[in-house]
This record gives sequence, C-alpha cells and structure tokens, in this order.
Amino acid sequence: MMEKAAISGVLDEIAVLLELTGENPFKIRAYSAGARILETLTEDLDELIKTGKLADVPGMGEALVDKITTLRRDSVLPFHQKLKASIPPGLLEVIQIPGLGPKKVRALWTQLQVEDIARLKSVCESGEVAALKGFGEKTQNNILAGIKNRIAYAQRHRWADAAEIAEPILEGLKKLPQVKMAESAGSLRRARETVGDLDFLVGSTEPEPIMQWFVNYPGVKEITAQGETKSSVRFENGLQADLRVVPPEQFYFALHHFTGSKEHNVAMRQRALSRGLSMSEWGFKSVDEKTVAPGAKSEEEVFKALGLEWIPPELREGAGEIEESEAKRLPRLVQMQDIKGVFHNHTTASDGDHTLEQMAAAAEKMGWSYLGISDHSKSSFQARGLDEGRLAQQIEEINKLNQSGRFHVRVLSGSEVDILREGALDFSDDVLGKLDFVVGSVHNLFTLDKEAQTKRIIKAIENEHVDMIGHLTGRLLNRREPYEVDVAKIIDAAAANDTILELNANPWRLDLDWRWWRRAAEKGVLCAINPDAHDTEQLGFAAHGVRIARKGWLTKEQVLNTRTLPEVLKWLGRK
DNA sequence: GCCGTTTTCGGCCCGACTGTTTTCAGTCG
Repeated sequence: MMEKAAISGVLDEIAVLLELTGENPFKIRAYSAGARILETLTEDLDELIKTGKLADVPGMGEALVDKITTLRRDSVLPFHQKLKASIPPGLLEVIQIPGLGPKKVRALWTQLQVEDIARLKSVCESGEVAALKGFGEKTQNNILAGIKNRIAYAQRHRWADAAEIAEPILEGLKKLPQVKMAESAGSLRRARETVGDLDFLVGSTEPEPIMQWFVNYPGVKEITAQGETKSSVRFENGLQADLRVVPPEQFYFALHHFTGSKEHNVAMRQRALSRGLSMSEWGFKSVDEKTVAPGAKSEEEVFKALGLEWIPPELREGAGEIEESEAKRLPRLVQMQDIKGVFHNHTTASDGDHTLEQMAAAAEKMGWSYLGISDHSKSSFQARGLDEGRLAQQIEEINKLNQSGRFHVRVLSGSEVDILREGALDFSDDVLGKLDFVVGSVHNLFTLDKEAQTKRIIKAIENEHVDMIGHLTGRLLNRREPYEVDVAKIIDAAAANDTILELNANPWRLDLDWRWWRRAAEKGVLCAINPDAHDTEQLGFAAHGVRIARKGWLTKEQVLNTRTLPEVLKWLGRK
C-alpha cells in the first residue's frame, strides 16, 4: 500500500515526464494539481476510494481516480513505469536547472544527446550548446552556473532562516522615501515550513531608486534579473529574492497575486472569470469592457469583489479555502496573543541551558501564566535524562518555587518520558502519577517498521498518565526524514484516548506537520503548541507553533495552551 | 486531464523578463 505523499510524488513525476515528452500543458497541469490536491486532502483516502467520493473532489477526474486507486493498491502504475522507461532518468535532474524548461531540455536531448547532467556539462564546455538554435553564449554560461550551484539552488530554506534574511530587507524597503507600502509575500507569508525564495512587494510611483537599493543590498551575490518592475537577486547561501514594484493602486492585487499559492491563484482567477472579470497582479479587467472593473484599497476588497471574505495567507493553498470563505465558514485562527502558557520545556537538569528559575522568569516576561517543565527521562542518557530520584527532587524544587511567590507564572512539573521499544514508558505509573503532566516521546529506534512504530506509540497514547505525544514523526527539516508511522491511525487513537498531539514549535521540527491538523481537529484531537525550549530565548519558538497551527486551520478552542491555568489544570486532571 | 447557465468538445490564468531574435519563444512564478 502506497502512502498519500508517495502517490502525490508519483503524480508530480508523471507531470515532469509528460513535460519532457512535449505533452499538452493542460494535461500536465492536471497531474500537478492532482498531486497538490491529494497532499492536502483531509479525508481518509481509502474511504474516499471505497465510496467513490474521490471523483467528487474538484480536479479529480476519472483518469486521476483510476491512477490513484491503482497506486494505493499496487504501489506501482504501469502508465508511470512505461513513461519512465521512455525518458532518460537523468533528464529529471536536467530540467531542474534554472532556465531550462521542457522545450530546451528536449532540444538538448534530441540534438546533442544530453541524457544527464554530466553530458550537459561537457556539451556546454565544448561550446556545442551555444551553437544550437534558440541557445547562445549567455544561456550556455547560465547552464554551467546552474550545474555548479544546483544543490544550493534546489535547497529550500527553513522558514525561520528565510524570515531572518527577509526582515531587515523589508524594514530597509519601508524606510526608503519612494516607498508607499511594502510587504513580503510568497511562501514566507503563507507560513510554509520551508521557503524556496523571498518575494518582496512595494507600492511606489518611482521604482528605479528602489530597484537600485535592492540589487545593491549587502550580501547579494548576483543579480539574476533586473527590469522596470521586477528584479531578482541571489544571496551567498543560494536563497533567491524577487522584488516587484507596482503603482500603489495596484499594490493589493499584486500582494494577493504574489502571496499565492499557484493553486489558490488559479482558482481565484477562474472565479473572477465566471463573474466577467479577468484578474491579474495588476487588478481586474472587465471581460466585456462594458462594466467598470473594481479597484481595491486593501486585500479585503480584492476578495470582496469576488464575493469572498478575506482569506488569511496561511490558508491560501487551494485546499478548499475559497469555498469555505464563500460560505462564511472560515475558521477564526488561533493567534499568538491567545497563548497563555506552554508545556514541554527543558532546564539544566537535563539538556537545557537555563535553570528552572531562569526559565520561569523568561516565561513571566512572555506574559504567560503557566510554564511546563519536562526534562528528559533516564533512558535519554545522551541528554542527561533524569532518573526517579532526580525527578522527585525536581518536583520538590518546583513546588518550593511555586510556593515562594517569586513569580506569578505557575510552573507545572512534567517529564518528557521516553517511549521504549514496545511502547512501555521509561517511568512507572506511580512516578508518572506524581507529575502535573506527561509528554511521551520517541527518541530512538527510528528505523522500526511502520506497523511496529505505530503500535509502539499507540500503546503510549493508551497509558492514562500520558497527556500528550511529543514531536510525533521525529522529522528535522532538510536534515532527517520523519520515521515511518501511520499518522492517521495515531490521530484516531489520540481522539479515542483523549490524548493531545503536540505541535512541536522548534523551527527544525514543526512536527506534527500542518497538513494533518485540519483532520486531527475534525476528529476531535486537541493540540498543544510546545516550544520544546532548551533555553530562555527558545520559549519564543511558540510563535512558530502558532503560525503552523494557523496553517493547519486550528482555532483557539482546538489548542490547549489558549486556556486559563484553572482550565488547564482541570484538563490535565481529567482521567 | 478536467470541466460544463458558452455543457460532451474545446477551451483551459496572466504577465514580466531574458536571450536570442529581428518580432518572439521559452521560462518562471
């Protein structure tokens, strides 16, 4: 049985392969769109297939339903196999080079027998590429640069890293005298977990000096494009940034357009057309040219013109947000100011950098009313995990601190207890029973097969002392893949046992992934946004967690840490 | 390949920029 993510990967690959065969671009788009739809589907895939409801999902026609059904059942698809066999596998890498699309790759393939990167490099170096019709000296050099930097260029950047680069640029833009308004857009604004490139948008009637400022920004390694309204630069680390300057009247159309996603934009434009309006980053145009097309002085007005409520950028993934907006059913997303405290944090007792007191003081400074401390348990000896004795001592310390009245913030005693091989926990029920809360986490045996890993975690979920499961899939963005685990089953088990799933807010983790939360919430699973802070500053990770929770359509009600201390204590004492 | 108060065929979102061209194709988002 093939995973949803893997099936969507096959559909994406089919789309690229079809590009290389020169297929109808709209057919290609149907496959890409199918992959995106599948990725964000909240319903159970097997259920959809069984009941035939998959065909009711917009964008899923007979052919896609057939292929997805086959892939789910057999894990292979003859159509895909055949297609793959007809194209040199190396071309899938070649087409990733910036500036090379299907047409150019086909030309290289048919005329210069380019079947992989190595051959491409050699025909560039020999000058044969420049001699091809439609190619030239510059294209050849760009390809060579693309080959040289292809790993850096392909890399997506963790949101927090991208934001760190984007912030001072945006501030700088806002300070320029010619700039009326400026925002960052793209996947950064949509709060994706990783960001491919930065998009800056400026409203101004004088683009020229703004462009100059931008392409001369410190750290810019090369200028990849520079026109009247758009410039692109690349930084040392491979991150690309685009700047677009538009007249202030068009700013909100452009902001909407470059916030995307592609699927969201396509749907918006189709909606506009059905209302007699052609929509672009420059605004609306009346199709019949008889009526006057509306302008917009805010993003709200862009949506309003199409009969929609404003859709938060986090939701603009083309996953049904437009339908919900039309029906006025958009969720009221959780906000940072709703957060009243956090769970799952570490101190110097295990692998944290700051003491209990320092952490409490920092939590108080955040304006929170409670702070959960959950140091590691004894099996995590690499993290100086606490044994029963040291844990008892820590509980005592926490009690004393709470009684001392030194802080308004209430410290909750907890443990991030290791889930052992068969799902048993690192502490006995007696020990766990003395704590205010318990986070159960997997820290070893990442290579267990899916069934065993799932069973192991569900066993922990069923333990009455376990309040929440930490970083469910163990992924580290750009560094370590999630381990094999049946998330759908875990969600059902968490719902059945009234166990919380953590949204680990560490920017490397952001685990559980945003794509699962809508479904988890629908099933009644409660979320806890946990910074997993190992020092005082990392308590601020909570903001990353809130961002991902919003992306996962979560409301205040679906997140435990929006509740008051008495409500939280009541919930933790529920069983 | 998908879709349908332009409906079962014939459309399908829209525009900027580059490089290679003499007016535009290809790529990108």
